[in-house]
Amino acid sequence: MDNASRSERSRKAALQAALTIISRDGPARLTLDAIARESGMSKGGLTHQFPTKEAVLKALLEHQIEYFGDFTERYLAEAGAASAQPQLAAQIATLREAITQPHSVALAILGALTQDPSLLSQIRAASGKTVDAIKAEAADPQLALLRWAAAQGLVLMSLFGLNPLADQERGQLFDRLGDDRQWSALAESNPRAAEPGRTRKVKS
Amino acid sequence: MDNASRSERSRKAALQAALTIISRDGPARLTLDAIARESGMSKGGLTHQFPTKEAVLKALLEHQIEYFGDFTERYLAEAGAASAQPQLAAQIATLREAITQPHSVALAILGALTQDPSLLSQIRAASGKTVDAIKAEAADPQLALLRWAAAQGLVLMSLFGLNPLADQERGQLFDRLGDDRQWSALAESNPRAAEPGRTRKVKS
DNA sequence: CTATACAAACCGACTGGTCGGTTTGCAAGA
DNA sequence: TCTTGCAAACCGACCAGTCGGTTTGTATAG
Repeated sequence: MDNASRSERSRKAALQAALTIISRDGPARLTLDAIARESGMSKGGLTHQFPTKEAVLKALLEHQIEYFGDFTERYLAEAGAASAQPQLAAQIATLREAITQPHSVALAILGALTQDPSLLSQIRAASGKTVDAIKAEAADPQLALLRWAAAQGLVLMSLFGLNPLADQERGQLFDRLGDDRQWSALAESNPRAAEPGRTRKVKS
Repeated sequence: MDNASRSERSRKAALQAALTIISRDGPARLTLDAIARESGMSKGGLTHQFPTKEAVLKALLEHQIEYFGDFTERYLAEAGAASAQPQLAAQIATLREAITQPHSVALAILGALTQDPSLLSQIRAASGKTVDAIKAEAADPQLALLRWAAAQGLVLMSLFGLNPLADQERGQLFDRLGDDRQWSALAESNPRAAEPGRTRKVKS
């Protein structure tokens, strides 16, 4: 087999094995030996592809970020024009997708978090950009951010096993979150709620 | 000193040390040795009070649940009558409090999660009850749940280091989340959005 | 086409160190 | 004296990362 193909096959196998282990045994059991065992490769071969465990987690995160980034772009291209706030709609749709996936994202996040919290700076940077995009297109930026935060809350609660909501109920909540008409009344009747001087109750 | 007092003092010291370690070094560095070192007691003394590490985490979780449970009750007693939806207002206020605390709750959650995800069933049960309470008092249960989910999202993102929002901006969002008047227009203009047959877009 | 030389992928044993938990000893309260 | 709280040494399991050596692919010269 081709050398490049061998490498890529091994790397893919290692990352898939890592996701399997995290979802099946929890992030605490994600060890280099476990990845080697699960993927069928040797530990030496594994460390040849990923010199440290941190490198494995980094690759895992990048893979997930790329996957959902593509999903967002595809949504914007296909259904973007249908909404007055395409960025917000795309983010809500992407978050909804993340919940149906076999919990891969936040499981990777969780694994990364326990190993090295600094890895999360990638995620923070990415979500910072989406926040800017959402605010830029919104007539009522606060309301848009709150809809986004609600979607994040539903996803994070589910992924961390904290969610007491049934799948159907969560689906209905996502439906409503993504439906611009449901919120237009608020944005129109309270447009200046987003401006300063109105909601300045922050202490000190 | 009295024996019982000595025990309690040691247990408190151990839990406080655990919180210090989690917030300063991350949950991965929460070890029995580290707790013993941080609290000034010996490892033997520590394991005398908490036979296993899981027992430490369990006590940590219970301590936090109790703390925020008290906070919620106090809020209901003091400011409950001021809102049309006191349970929701209390939950939002409590979540806001959790964010200002030195990240204790979810840090404990995080520690527990990496060690033993089954411990989280306590949290899930507790939040199930609050969800029921919020739905029961709301004219528009979906909207109430979404406001609650948004607060959860803001808190979880902050605690896991994913939040790109500044403190001030988050504070304004919480202000608006907790202000019933900001949402009444929506609840009144779209009351039947909470009923079935309107938002049934859930696949299969 | 074959031989040679080098590079990349891979293997598995080993090392230094950490962690959860146990055992032993001792001092103070009951 | 007998129990309780605590200290310190200790144990076995586990883990990330290393290392010497092997196998497989690749390029070049004859």
